[in-house]
Amino acid sequence: MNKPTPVHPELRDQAHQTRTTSAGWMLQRLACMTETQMQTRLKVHGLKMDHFIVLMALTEKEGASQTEIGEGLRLAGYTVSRALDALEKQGLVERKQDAQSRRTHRVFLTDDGRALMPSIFGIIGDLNKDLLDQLPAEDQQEFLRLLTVLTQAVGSGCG
Amino acid sequence: MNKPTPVHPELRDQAHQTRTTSAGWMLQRLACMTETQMQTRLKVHGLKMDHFIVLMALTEKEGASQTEIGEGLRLAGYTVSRALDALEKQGLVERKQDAQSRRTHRVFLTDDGRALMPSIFGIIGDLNKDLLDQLPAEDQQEFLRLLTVLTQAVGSGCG
DNA sequence: ACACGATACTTGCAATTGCAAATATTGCAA
DNA sequence: TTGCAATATTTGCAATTGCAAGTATCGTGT
Repeated sequence: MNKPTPVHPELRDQAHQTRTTSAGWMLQRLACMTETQMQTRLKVHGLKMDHFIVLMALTEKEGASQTEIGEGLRLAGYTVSRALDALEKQGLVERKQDAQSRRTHRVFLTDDGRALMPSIFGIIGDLNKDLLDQLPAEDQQEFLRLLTVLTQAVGSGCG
Repeated sequence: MNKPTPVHPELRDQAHQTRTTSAGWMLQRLACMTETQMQTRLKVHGLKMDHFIVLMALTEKEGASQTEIGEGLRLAGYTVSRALDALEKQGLVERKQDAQSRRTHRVFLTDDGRALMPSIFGIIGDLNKDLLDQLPAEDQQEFLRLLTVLTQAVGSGCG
């Protein structure tokens, strides 16, 4: 006599099903957990997620303009602007005037910034290893392959 | 003669490698894109991500307390509290006093709330289909299997 | 040369979020 | 029974974020 409310088993089961077996939900969960771990590890170096992404972009193309840094990534212009403010204050990057255009900044890693990157790659390597090690060896390559196909298929946006 | 700055090819290549081939980065990108799509579709119904997650939790266990709703999910107590404020204002849920404890609220979907869920499941189904359809048919089950192994392995946290 | 729309970046302000304190209630122990 | 730590939820406030407007510069057409 402890079921006064009529429940709705079909809906309830569908919700449970969705939460435990849908690709999107699982994807969210995995991404959230790896992001949390990344944030924790980055905090040791005084960095936030956005800052880290900007550093990665700059490592890949030193001397990029702020627009170029944000391009194709999930970062709005003002996010890049404010991330650079912080990174400059930490002495990890520097803005220089573009030779051709006075409204464009060319951004470079400082020596300190470059010196920091190996530790960051170390963190990424560790976390990727931790993640993949949850899969049996024979599945790891397969998972990477599927992720690659998907990320290439979904096109640009969100970094 | 257009390379005045000595660059660092090893770091640059490592950054590129990381951005394009690491599991974590690809995971982030996929999750971000599906989340963005979800947000867009939810906005049609006047819902935000948190609200949707709370509705899912309530569908799975009607009459849950606010603490129970947040439990195991990525939602802090105050997030649940404020999400319920909004959902109650929209008439989708209602807080009732618990019979045993005056400090606990039991939360229920209203008829309107229940009526909304099928469309939401429709959205989730669509998006999951869109995602999986980026993979050849023979890989779709495999991807789901790997995701399932991983989400179960990483344990609780983040929903 | 000058006007005007486009581009690159920055910033004010409002909305959102997270932490930490407040409120209300409970259970347990002295 | 009384006081005190624990639990459940709410809320004030500070930090963060996003939008939209602001500043500066550029390029193009006249």
